[in-house]
Amino acid sequence: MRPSAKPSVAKSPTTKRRRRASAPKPYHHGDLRRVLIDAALQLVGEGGAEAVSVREAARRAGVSPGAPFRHFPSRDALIQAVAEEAQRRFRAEIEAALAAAPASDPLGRFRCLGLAYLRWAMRNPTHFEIISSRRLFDHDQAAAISSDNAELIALTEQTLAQAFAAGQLRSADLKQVQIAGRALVYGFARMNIDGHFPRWGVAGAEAERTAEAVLDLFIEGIAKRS
Amino acid sequence: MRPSAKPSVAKSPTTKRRRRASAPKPYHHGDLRRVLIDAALQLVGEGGAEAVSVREAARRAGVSPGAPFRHFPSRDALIQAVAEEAQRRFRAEIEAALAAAPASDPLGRFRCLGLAYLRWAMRNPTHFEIISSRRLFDHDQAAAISSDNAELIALTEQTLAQAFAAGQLRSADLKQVQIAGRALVYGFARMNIDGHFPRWGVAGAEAERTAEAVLDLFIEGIAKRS
DNA sequence: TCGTGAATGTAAGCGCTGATTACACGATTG
DNA sequence: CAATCGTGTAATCAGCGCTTACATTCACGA
Repeated sequence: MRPSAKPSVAKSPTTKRRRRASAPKPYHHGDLRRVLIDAALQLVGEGGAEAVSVREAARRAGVSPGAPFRHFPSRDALIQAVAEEAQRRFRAEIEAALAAAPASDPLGRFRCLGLAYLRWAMRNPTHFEIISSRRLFDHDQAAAISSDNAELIALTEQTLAQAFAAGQLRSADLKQVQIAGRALVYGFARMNIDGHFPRWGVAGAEAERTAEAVLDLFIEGIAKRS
Repeated sequence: MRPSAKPSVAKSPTTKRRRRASAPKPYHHGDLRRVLIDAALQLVGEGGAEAVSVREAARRAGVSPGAPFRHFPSRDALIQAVAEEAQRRFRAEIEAALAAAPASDPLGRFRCLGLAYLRWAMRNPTHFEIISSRRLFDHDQAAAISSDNAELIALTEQTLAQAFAAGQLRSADLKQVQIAGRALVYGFARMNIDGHFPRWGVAGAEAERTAEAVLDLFIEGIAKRS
């Protein structure tokens, strides 16, 4: 079969030079994997994880529908790769914010951590969603995501422990405080994603101000009173 | 077309009586809409909203793939009907719990409200998910869900206002407290759904105990200190 | 320099899905 | 009894994930 020899434009001699000089489509893409992840990241940003289809990613990469399966065994694997990329960025942002916070005030560092979390989640809602809800792919197979996440939790616990050591906390049950704090920021971020704040535009300034106020309310609640 | 006249089994006279006496499948289902919603509710319970397909619901109802579209114009409409049913049950549970709480202790009522919320969400995770994340269908068209939700929020605000009037609250910014409280319970419920508590089985006793502890931590944080 | 095999693309097709359309059947009603 | 409306079926469409067979190109060793 294959009656129309469309792709092999240059069937003449000097094939290689011709291809380099004029052909718009080299047979091999170069870095299709990377391009597919970028396309899928864009799709996630546009319509959430459910809007990601292998075919659409292939389409945007200018490649046939079956090509992605050379790089990802399944759609889930593509989603997972996207999630790993998003998680990498999320963690980098959190750590950058924490690095800029003074070590002298552990509770203030905790606040910085929460703020960075909230801000990233609200500015990248679909990316946050993809690294959050585990129904979208198999988190057990995504070791990078799990370890990144565990590291962030450990960071939180350390910060809380330092705050307690400095006498800044009311409760001694750090585990409880940590879970409550996570639930608060996670809940706020997801309420934003899930459309529970219809008045605010996504990542609007008002939403971020409210996020900050809610975080402060919580921190005052766990802090030792002056 | 239609060369094979398979379906018209009883082309003989006395068709009606024959059907009533022996036919296992009356042509008309009776209450297909209700059966479809139940089937879809079951599908949601088994694999989440994404696991719901119109065909599968039709299959379980013992009906052809196109039949559901007589009752629901689209898959989203079916999902929406399921969500309305779930929301109805959710609200009923919350209100029952609140009705059983004494009016003399508004902050205690607030706690009951939060507990009922958390318990229902953790015992019906997929149903909670379907009424929570607005990406699954168009909430603007589901007036029943929006109004139910608004009523629950109003109930929360009333309870908080009563608690403040009784001098039980530290902060006067009730709006902030209400949003923070919602974020906390919502976040906890969603973390459970989204698999952030891998050790606990869904709706395990430990999870519910932790939920209660976290709620109490929050309430202590907003309460006036003794 | 030239084969040759591995890597990576295409083409075709399977079964599934949501959705639409034309038609068949049954019950209600005048 | 006949008309009609509500509700089922059958057939069909396009899009999806995924697989298989084949085409093309690259990289490496004789």
